[in-house]
Amino acid sequence: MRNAEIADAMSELATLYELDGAIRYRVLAYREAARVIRQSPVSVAELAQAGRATELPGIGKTLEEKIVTLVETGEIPSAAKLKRKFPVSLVEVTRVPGVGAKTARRLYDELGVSNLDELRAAAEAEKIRGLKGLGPKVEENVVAALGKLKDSGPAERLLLSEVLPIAERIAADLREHPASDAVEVAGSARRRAETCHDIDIIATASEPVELAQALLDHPLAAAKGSARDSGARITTHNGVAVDLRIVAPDAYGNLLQHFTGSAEHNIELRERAVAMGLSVSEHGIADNESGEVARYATEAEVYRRIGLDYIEPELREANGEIRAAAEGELPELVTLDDIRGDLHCHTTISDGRNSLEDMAEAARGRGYAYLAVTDHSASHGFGNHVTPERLEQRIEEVRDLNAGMRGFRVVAGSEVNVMPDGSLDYEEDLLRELDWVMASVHTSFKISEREMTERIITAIENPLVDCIGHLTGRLINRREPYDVDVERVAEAAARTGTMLEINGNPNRRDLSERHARLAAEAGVMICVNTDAHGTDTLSNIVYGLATARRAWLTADQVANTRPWREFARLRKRAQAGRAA
DNA sequence: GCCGTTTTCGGCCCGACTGTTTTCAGTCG
Repeated sequence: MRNAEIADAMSELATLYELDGAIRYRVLAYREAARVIRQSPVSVAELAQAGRATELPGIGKTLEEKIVTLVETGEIPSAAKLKRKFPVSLVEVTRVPGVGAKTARRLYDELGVSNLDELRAAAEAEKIRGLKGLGPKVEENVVAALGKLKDSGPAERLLLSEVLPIAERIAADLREHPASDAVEVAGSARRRAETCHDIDIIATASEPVELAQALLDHPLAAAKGSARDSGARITTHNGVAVDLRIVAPDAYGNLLQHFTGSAEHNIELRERAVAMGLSVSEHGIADNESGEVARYATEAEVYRRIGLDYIEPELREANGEIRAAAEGELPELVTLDDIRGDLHCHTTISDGRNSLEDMAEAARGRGYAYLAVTDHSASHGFGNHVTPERLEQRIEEVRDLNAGMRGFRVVAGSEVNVMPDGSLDYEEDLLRELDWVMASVHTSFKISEREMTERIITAIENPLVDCIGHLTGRLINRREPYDVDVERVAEAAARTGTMLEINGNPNRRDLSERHARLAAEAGVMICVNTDAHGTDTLSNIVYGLATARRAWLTADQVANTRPWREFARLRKRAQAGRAA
């Protein structure tokens, strides 16, 4: 059973307990457990069956037993019991914005509302106002919320690449404004999460209302509120909400820290502060004994007051960063400046939009020392594949191009298909002529986890495969990852010296941050690439790096932070050559 | 239900907003 399924069951059980009126903290314990299980890079089912799930923070004896029962029988007895007490569809009702468990339970007990349709009917028939403490406004909000839910489904989060450029442009424009002092993007965009639902911008200003007005007047603003000295809110033409919060300079650090989140990181931070007799909020840090409130202009001071090293925004996900910061053990994260080359891109001979020369020139213009061109192999099947003859020719073209260049190298490579049996679709002799071979799965996604894992491990064990591309095939918001045992793959990659890619296409981010961290900890060398199909998308390296940093990776763990000579020696083909 | 540089029992993040209320519960981020 997958972590996501176990997490869903725990999350449902939390709401069932909440509907049943259980104490708040039990509900919170189940919610926190669901989060930890969802984020775990290793199989929690296996962990629980081995009696080791209690090693995860927030999982105790009780929850471990429930996980084991769930995995072995397919259900949790306490959940089944609650489902006999009231309909499980009430869980849906609690998801309607403005309706929580308390309200949902009362609607069921007093009006017999047990699902979303009955909720709508009750609101439209004006029956809800008959309940003590609830009025016509609640009915109005319920109808509006249900309408919205129906129109667009659950609010979809936007890709970072759809949000970050807008956030950075608005922040840059606000920085230019004479009334502004400091301006910073906060929230999930600053943490470089895979998806974001809105944009938070934090600022200090000499004339707050003027700066707020500048946001309202911004060319990207479609809908706007009013300018207050505390900030303003707009919605852009493509539907992204932008919140600007303006604060006095002496509390800028407190506000920026608070609105950068994540919520879970802030909770852990405040729990630690409570143990120190401190109370942390966006307004400052209060000393509970003296009642004094300290405000800080920088985030570093906020963290220092709680006895922590500064924590990079990408790490603020309640994944152990608080403990590491307390012990001075935070990693020094890989940066864009560390990257020396890109090992995965396409040109016009397969499905790219630019020539070999243009791609090389663009990579050089980015300050790289090398670029591997890796067009699709013979059986790609989406048209534009590269025949063995064409690849031979390409190797010559690369050789000629390199002859005329100094300080930069084009690497002759290929992105070779991994066939269902794990074999590759070029002959070995041809692969041997290349300097770099990426192997990726592009077909037959829907095979069993065991078959997919065997298929990829077979490719990993091939001495001519240097790196595996976009390991799980997921497309964020569009396609689930295919079934593959990433722990086993990482173990095989570490054993054979095969690299694993973080694909920086913002739709992919694959390896995910969880998997990248797991792989690096298993000793796998990670390669951060763009999979660019044109000169314009070589800049997607920032999204690959975002994932690398969220995976806690240092420059040392990323292969392409090295100059070419060193990188070349890390390739499996070079290591095999040396061994022989 | 979890957990321990105040604790194996008694705590458990903080504040804003909303709608319904004369003082607050519920919900949300």
